[in-house]
Amino acid sequence: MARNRTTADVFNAIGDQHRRTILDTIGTGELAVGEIVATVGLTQPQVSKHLKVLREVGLVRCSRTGRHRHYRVNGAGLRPIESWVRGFETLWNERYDQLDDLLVELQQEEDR
Amino acid sequence: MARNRTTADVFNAIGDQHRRTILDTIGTGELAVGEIVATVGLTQPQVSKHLKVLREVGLVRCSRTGRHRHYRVNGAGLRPIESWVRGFETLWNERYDQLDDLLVELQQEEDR
DNA sequence: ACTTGACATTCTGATATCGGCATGTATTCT
DNA sequence: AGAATACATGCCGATATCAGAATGTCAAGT
Repeated sequence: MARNRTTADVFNAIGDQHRRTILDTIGTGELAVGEIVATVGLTQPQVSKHLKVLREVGLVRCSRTGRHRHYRVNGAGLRPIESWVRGFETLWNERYDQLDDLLVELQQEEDR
Repeated sequence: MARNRTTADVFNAIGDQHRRTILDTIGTGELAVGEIVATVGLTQPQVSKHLKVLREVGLVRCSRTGRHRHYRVNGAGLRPIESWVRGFETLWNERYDQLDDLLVELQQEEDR
């Protein structure tokens, strides 16, 4: 067997830097493809194809008005990622506690 | 030009289902490679290589004891993802009415 | 109807990525 | 020292994935 399919999966969709840039560009608003192209500096087909991937995994929604298509981010699509990452939250909280301890120690070191 | 490099990037590292499984398996504890292999049902070289990727992006740390190597998750490595996703948080909070989205997500989660 | 504008899609080629297998390396045990 | 154990690495082949260029589609303006 060879490599696994990775597209059509939310986790992989945001694995691509360009797709993240596109999502960041759209942000909380709504943008036409042309506007995205102008902003991110990719070719139009490139943007269209990335948008297709994002659409298929449910990370963006599209609405047509005339010959424009406006894309908006579907925040709910990011929930699986957020909840998965959250599962490890305690791990970095513990780290922060340790960092706090360290800072306190350094402070005490200074005070002496 | 062809496709971009995607490995050596935290976002891509978790794009792979197997790597996520490995991280889930290690969880908040510490496991030797052999234990991971036994749990996830992948071959040993496969696991070792995925662990290498995870090491390179800083998502796991390794410590040697005898001929065993124990891996633990470095939660801090997930922070970039968490904070990026958080940037869209307002989007899903406002759209709790769209139950469809959630259902679609769950379906996708199941299909994998 | 013809043209223009805004995107989507298709085809192609390059290559990164993954899995499988074999081999290398270091450590412990006898 | 030799064997066994626990991993890591290297090589290879299959293919998914991306970028680029050309083309297709569909609505709007003239």
